[in-house]
Amino acid sequence: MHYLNVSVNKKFEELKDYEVSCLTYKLKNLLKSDLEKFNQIKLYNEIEIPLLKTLAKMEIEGINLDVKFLKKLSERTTNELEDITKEIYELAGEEFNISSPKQLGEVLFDKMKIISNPKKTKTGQYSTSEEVLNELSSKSDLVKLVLKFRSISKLLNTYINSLPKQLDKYTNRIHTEYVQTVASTGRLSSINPNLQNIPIRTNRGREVRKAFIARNKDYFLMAADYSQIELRIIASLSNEENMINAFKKNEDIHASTASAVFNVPINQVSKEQRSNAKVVNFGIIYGVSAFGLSNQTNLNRTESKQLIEKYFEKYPKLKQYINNQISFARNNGYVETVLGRRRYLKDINSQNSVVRGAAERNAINAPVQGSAADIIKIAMINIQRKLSKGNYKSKMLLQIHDELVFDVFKPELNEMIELTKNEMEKAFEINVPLTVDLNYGLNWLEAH
DNA sequence: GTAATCACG
DNA sequence: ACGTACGTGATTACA
Repeated sequence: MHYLNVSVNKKFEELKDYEVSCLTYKLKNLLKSDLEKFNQIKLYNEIEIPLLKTLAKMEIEGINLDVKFLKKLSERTTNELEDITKEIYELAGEEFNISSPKQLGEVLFDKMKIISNPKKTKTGQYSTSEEVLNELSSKSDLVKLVLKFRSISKLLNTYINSLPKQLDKYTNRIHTEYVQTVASTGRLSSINPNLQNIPIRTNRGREVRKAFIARNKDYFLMAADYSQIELRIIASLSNEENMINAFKKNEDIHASTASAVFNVPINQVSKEQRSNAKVVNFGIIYGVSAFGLSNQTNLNRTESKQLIEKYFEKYPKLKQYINNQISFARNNGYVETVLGRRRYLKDINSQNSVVRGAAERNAINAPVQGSAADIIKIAMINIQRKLSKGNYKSKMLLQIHDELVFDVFKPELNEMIELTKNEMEKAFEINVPLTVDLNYGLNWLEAH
């Protein structure tokens, strides 16, 4: 939030001044992109401009960070990283820069020759990506250690040591900046710092989430996220009744899909079947291919192909919708979301099948991802209006694509739960119910 | 400045 | 026969 420092001084009561400079700054940014859009005036006036003020308030509000906790975590983690570094040097028989993919590749594949035919990147370097290393880790302790080194140094450099440095010197809180103009689907992005990629998938990463805490002892941190919003949207857009009914019955959607494609009762779906069905459901949103599917599962390409065929047999309208989207894009040069947000696809009629294929996947994905973005934007605008009007002490702080995070003043808790859930679920009506999971606690991890 | 890698939805 | 999952941002190394 650099404009905060440039524009005014320290007093937080001068919120109005902050707001003005914030709006001006962002408006410029937005107008520029408006020129590139066409026939998007309604969207601009009814969504993006009102959202501007909502985002400004969130940015100015910021979020509290537990610096003491991060400091302790940093000490522990740094020690661990040093130990691992020594072990790696010992196994490698030399010291080198483990953070250099080039040097690491030379150690693993030239010196130690742990595999005969190493994968290369497009520039001809050895690939040492997580995916490659994971396959080699079973036969090499060195590779195992490198993977551990990578994950720890990522957490340390990007989050644990970096976030405390980005506390605002006047508010002592973390103020991200939301950008409305970079994501081609209509999503927001978050920068300086990015608070939309705070770790959650690993136990070690989850520690970082604990550092995001409520304003003070009178507050909880509350998180509300849409359940399966993208899948619900594509079910609705395609009018695929088999999927719509599963959502209406509030079934576990991946189990329901598995039950359909593997022909077993839903309560007898195996873990593996559910997991494979989940991958296809995700794949559908991205624009499936047998290759992509086999990459993500233990299935080979033939099995993947059969699974996709079976899937479309059970969800025929989905198949039809995908074909319709592609032909709409071919005829019109763009696709659009539920609010008419367009994504132009200049490569949709390309002679090059690789380039065209990518555009076709965009034609499927953009309306889905973009409609989800539209819907949460409506919810945010409406929630902010209610919070302002009602003079709530509770504040909306963060948006993470399908999730909103709040500082909730404890006496307002019940009211806030109701208000948030309600505004999110009724933000925009589609052919399936939208449901929101909501939790609260002392920190962001507890709020999940 | 670009490439590689990896954090998230 | 060929090459492929969608959307982002930050950090590090290296030319």
